[in-house]
Amino acid sequence: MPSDTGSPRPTIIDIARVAGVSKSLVSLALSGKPGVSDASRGRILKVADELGYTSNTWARSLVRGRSQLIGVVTTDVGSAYNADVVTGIEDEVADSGYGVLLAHGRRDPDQLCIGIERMVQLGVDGLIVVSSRAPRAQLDGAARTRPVIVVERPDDPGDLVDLVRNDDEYGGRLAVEHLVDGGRTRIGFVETSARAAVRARGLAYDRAMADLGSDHRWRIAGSARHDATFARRVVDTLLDEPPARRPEALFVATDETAVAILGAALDAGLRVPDDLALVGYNNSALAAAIRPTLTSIDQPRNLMGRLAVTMLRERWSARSRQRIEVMTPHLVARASSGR
Amino acid sequence: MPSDTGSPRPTIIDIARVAGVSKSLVSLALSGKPGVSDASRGRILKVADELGYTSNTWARSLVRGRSQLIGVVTTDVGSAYNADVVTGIEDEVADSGYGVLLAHGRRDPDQLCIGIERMVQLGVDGLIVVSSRAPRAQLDGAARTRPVIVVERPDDPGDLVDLVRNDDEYGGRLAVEHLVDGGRTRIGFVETSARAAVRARGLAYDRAMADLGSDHRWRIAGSARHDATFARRVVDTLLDEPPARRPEALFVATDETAVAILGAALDAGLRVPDDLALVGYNNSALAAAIRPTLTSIDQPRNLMGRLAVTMLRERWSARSRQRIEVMTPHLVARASSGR
DNA sequence: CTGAAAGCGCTTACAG
DNA sequence: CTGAAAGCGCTTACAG
Repeated sequence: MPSDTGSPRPTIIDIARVAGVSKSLVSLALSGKPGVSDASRGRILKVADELGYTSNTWARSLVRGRSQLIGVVTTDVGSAYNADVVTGIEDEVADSGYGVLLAHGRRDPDQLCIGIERMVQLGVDGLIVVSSRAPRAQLDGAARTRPVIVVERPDDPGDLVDLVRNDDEYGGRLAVEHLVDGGRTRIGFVETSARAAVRARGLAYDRAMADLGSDHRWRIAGSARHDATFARRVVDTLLDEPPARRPEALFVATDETAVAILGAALDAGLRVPDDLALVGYNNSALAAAIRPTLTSIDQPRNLMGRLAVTMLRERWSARSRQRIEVMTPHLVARASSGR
Repeated sequence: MPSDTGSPRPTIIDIARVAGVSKSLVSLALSGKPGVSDASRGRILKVADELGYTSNTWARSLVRGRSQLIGVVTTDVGSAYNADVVTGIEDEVADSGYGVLLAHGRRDPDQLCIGIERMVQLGVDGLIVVSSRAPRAQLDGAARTRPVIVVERPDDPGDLVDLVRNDDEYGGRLAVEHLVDGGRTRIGFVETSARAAVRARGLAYDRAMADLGSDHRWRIAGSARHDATFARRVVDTLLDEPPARRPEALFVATDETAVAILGAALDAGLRVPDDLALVGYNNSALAAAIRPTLTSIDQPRNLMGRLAVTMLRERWSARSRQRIEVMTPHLVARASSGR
């Protein structure tokens, strides 16, 4: 049990006693409501300040029935991608009287459930889930008692939660067309997971290739979280192809894996982009840090975070119909796909 | 104002009514206390389950005076470095009945203060600050009413908060000795900020060079968060040196900057490690992802997170004397410092 | 083994 | 403009 250190936290009653008024008057003065004389208000605020008073969140939330808290559950603390979304959320929330609290999903549906559960227990007024991996049942459960916005593309979103996601179909097309514009014809796709977003990027690859009249297809799949082994396998498989079929460019569904493949390609003596051009997805900080720098598809992440907060507000005020917002990504050209 | 959706959340009173017992009995049964017959307990638990009851955190915390929550304020959601510490904290907390809640410091003392303040308001039972940038006054303020552990090396820790940090002096020495072992004699130091940890690494550089009988010194300082400009300046400055004074190796106080310098060096046509060897600090995910791979000093981050929780427990049970734990880092040799 | 009562710190009608 | 009272949902002594 936590030990009580120092003097006990002052309450409204302490302020009332020192200021010589009733406790309801203190409450009114503190929350800036009318019905308090200027003299009383001034004295009360002064005493509160001197005593170092801070309102007891538990009691306030209990009686008001809401917490003024927005819960954010992220796939992964430690991914710069999520950090941008979180920052957008915080930017939009700033100075609104609401606070933002985070839970860590650890790329694991179970942990995501625990995080969502914790936020629900805590009584957050709104929940933003920055992950595609949270199970539908859990999302729906939380959404029954408060608005839930998912910033990502879940496999099965249902119709209770709102969505903010990027247009993977468009982004995938951008990647392929960019490579074609650079004169590449044999283009492959690396599918880094079975998530809906990644599948959509693969579909876009197929369609773009078809639209461009190419019948070349090359694809390889693997679960590739930080996986140097998978990257090596991609490069080995590629090198085993007869030159006429060997891809001269790869569209990789995720920057992390694109970077790993870039490393494996360099290790194998390939020149990037001359022997192998690469385009990733997400425009992570990595993309500009490595050499050659990595061409990637950028999502407006900060904006997506901000929009999630806006959608929360809409739900609080009136909206009850589901809203799904699809944002347009753009391509950031760098050395890995140059000529 | 959040709208009330669906049926209101069931309370203890609802359970009591359905199960046909008093509400105190329900409370006892739910918290697993003795004094409840097996028959009653079974019935109560069954009803609670059917009603989908979850205990109201606000009310429970209010009456018990504690929240069973551990607050974690991090410098930066999005830094893999912090993520490892956070994961260690969660690993250690798992299944203890406590929950972990995060706040985002955004590398900004003001934001860190807001985060700490939010956790205090929320009434967390213990606070772990994964940052060196939180102002002492704020830490002390929080520490007066609950234990506070800082996982990092603040400039002015005071004597109220506990500390878990790595041995920068030892780590710095490891870096320099490794470069000397590789046959380098002209070694420079890149100071990436004025933080205590970075200064200590610089001091270690000076001492190690002195101990090794070298009177060569080269150092350059700059605030270098993601700063490609600073990295270019480092390389330019280095190339301006006459060959006899030009460093053939750099110990860079942070991986992020080391990676940026590696990029700038390659851009300038330098060969790494032949023309310039590099050693970073923190062994971030980047270090193994780039080419050439980056030699770096690794801190036991998961362990540091776990230890922070242990120290929280000590404070809760008995300890009142400050504890400062200094962990030993080790060097991970990679290509950037090879021969 | 069980039930009635008090109280955690706050907000909100309601009377003066 | 101000004060006494009720109640948010829970836990914890205290009687039976």
